[in-house]
Amino acid sequence: ALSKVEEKMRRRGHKATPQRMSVVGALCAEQHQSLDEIRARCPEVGLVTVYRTLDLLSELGLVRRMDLGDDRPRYEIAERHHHHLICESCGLISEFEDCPLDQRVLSETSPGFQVNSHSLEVYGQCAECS
Amino acid sequence: ALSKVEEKMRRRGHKATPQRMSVVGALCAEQHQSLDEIRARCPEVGLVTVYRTLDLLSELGLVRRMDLGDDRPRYEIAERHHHHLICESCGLISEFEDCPLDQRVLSETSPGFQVNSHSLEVYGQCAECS
DNA sequence: ACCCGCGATGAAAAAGTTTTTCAACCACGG
DNA sequence: CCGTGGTTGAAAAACTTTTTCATCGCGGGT
Repeated sequence: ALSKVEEKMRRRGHKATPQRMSVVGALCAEQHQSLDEIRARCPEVGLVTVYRTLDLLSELGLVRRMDLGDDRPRYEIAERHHHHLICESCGLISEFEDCPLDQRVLSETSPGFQVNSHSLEVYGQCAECS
Repeated sequence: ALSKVEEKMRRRGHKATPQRMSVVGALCAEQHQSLDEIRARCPEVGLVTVYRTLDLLSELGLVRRMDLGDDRPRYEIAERHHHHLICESCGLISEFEDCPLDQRVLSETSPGFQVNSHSLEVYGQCAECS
């Protein structure tokens, strides 16, 4: 996914600097990371640059920012469409890709609204905690 | 809903102070408000108390905090189960109550995970903007 | 109806997060 | 290889949220 991101940046006139590529690398290592987790994976990149890179990637539609119930925002590469299971006891976040939503049904639910995307988070207890 | 909230607070040993009731009143005026919007509706209540009241109401399960794509968190009374349509052009937020998710299907999608609740946000263009 | 205790409040300060500023840098096209 | 405009990082500013602490007042007990 790394070179794919690089290509998309260049195409839009942004430079593929080592710092930006480091941040992308950090994001590829794991999904839904907090800012601190991302920073820990690329300590050589300055705080400001991490923020700016995340902003840039968001604009390009390559990164999603989320609020998963806990305090801080989390970021992840927007590759496959998927959703999150959040354990309210231990905070474990897992994913599932079988989207239970039909785009057609969704469009019918909201007349006059043109649906682009959606986000779904499921809260409860993970196998360990329940 | 106001007296309902009051009752629930008392039952758990919290005081139903005028300030808290003002915040609840502000929340009842409109859904998914930002902190500033809430504060504008109860200017007599101190900033700190607004924060603490929102925390308390969240603990009691009476208020939901959300990230609807824009920067700042939004709060709303958790009464009816509903979801949001967010216009990516003008920022308009509307609601719909026909939940397109079947609890049974949802549980089957996530084996081993005990589902308590879920949140669904739909992004796109509102009728005005599209 | 009056006290009293303890939770609640508010101002200020601290802590934490994100953005802006600006001089120096360097990726990349020519 | 040079020049330039986008990029970087440190510091500072702006903003958000939490903590502290002295004071206040709600509400149960008498």
